[in-house]
Amino acid sequence: MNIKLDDNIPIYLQIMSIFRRMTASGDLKPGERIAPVRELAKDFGVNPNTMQRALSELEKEGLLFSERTNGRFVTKNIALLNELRSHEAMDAAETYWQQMKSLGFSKEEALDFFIKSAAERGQGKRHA
Amino acid sequence: MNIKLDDNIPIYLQIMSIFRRMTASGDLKPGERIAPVRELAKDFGVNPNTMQRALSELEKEGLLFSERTNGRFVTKNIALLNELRSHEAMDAAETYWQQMKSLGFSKEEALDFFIKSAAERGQGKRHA
Amino acid sequence: MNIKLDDNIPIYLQIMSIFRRMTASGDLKPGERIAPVRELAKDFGVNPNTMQRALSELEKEGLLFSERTNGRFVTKNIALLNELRSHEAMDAAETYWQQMKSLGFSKEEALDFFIKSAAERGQGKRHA
Amino acid sequence: MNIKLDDNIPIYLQIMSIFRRMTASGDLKPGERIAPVRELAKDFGVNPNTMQRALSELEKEGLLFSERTNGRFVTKNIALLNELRSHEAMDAAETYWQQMKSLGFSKEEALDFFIKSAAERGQGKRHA
DNA sequence: GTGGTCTAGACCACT
DNA sequence: GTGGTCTAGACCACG
Repeated sequence: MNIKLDDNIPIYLQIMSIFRRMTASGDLKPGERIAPVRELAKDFGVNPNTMQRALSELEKEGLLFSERTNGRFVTKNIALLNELRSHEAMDAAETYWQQMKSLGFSKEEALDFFIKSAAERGQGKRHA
Repeated sequence: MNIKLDDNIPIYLQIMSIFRRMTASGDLKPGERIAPVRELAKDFGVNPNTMQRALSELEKEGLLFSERTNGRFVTKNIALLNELRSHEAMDAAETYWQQMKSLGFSKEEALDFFIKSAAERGQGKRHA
Repeated sequence: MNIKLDDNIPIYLQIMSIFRRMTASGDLKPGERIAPVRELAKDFGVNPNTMQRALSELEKEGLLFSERTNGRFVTKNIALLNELRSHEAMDAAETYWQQMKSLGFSKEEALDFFIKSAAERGQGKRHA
Repeated sequence: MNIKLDDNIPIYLQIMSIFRRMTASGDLKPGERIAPVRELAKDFGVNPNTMQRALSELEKEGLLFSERTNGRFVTKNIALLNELRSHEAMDAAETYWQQMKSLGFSKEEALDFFIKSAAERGQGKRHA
């Protein structure tokens, strides 16, 4: 696993994001068993407690469930999985819209910026 | 000024947002002199230190400049103003697009989510 | 035997519950011989150690007794059976009453909540 | 504050219970500021991390909210407060009813046990 | 001084 | 060896 932990936002939140993405993209399949906490902690280069926190928060969200002495698994509830995905998407969309509004842009302008951004990213990279 | 300071996000960032929006919308015009820190602090009901920080970060961005004994002003550089606005917008758009991609959505789906979100917010509130 | 083992509460406790209920309801009669540990373990789909633990705890309670080379039996002491049942029931009732008091509810309100709860459960499910 | 931390159940859950009870009973009033984490930790004789966990979970429930550099407060949302109280009560009632069912008792018998228990507790103490 | 996050290292119950 | 909890002590951003 190649993992880069970034900047200012709490590690456990970043880890949660990564796992959400991995289920959304199918890298983690419903019902699949994930590696033990301690091992994941090593892989990510974080303290086991931090990993534990990330995973147990994901458990509260319903994305994972654990069998105490047996391991931790991705939920089999596909409906929930999709719901979570949509929820995340709505949140992102709303955040974007709020930001654009607070910059004084209209809905149409916000659309333009998005389209432009998606187009650029589709081809090359913007930043190093 | 009616201001509501919300919860968990740093006050100085919220204030910066407000100023950005005010220049974007024209409430603050290029070259206009803004009130002294202490007064603004009182208006916003925040600690002068907090207001000071917000303003000096906006100076770093170039949105404001100060003449030492004379006060603080909105930049006269309209090109810069627009550039800042666009830059923020592009960042927001890109962040949004990244999030959607990492959730496994296509550009079209991302557009749909945005449109839906903007429509809802136009009418009522989503969260309590 | 159709058995669903639920999530977060220790398996051996769940098994103990099941046996208690079976004696209370008459599915297991006083003096009746129960199946050997290994067989029960297979029936329940659990590790023999776990079954062993459940049964030996029930022995400590007096619900079961074993004759070393002969097998394991439900106690013939009906008085004891009833006493155990009542004891458990009183404990549960007391716990419930303590909780309601600590939430600031009266005896009557506690009754109402119980009645409502029992009624609901008679029909459908509350949780997913 | 006289606090007894009991047996086998996680400390942070016990602390959460105590706070829920204190709001339900009115010992903590809506909007009231509570002591800082470190101080509460000392009062309860637990590690600050443990107290932090308890409080932040209560925050997720909505019972508390925090202003990052200012302190932590009981929610002002009285409706929510009542809802939480009812929710707790329903949970307790349901648990009680489940236990009684698993012991093979009828609804009426469960009622009797409860009434008896509440009556006893109304006068003296059962245990030392 | 406030809440929040993190590491390090330990112990526990359960299988 | 699994998940879960806890302590001890540290550092950070914010006001």
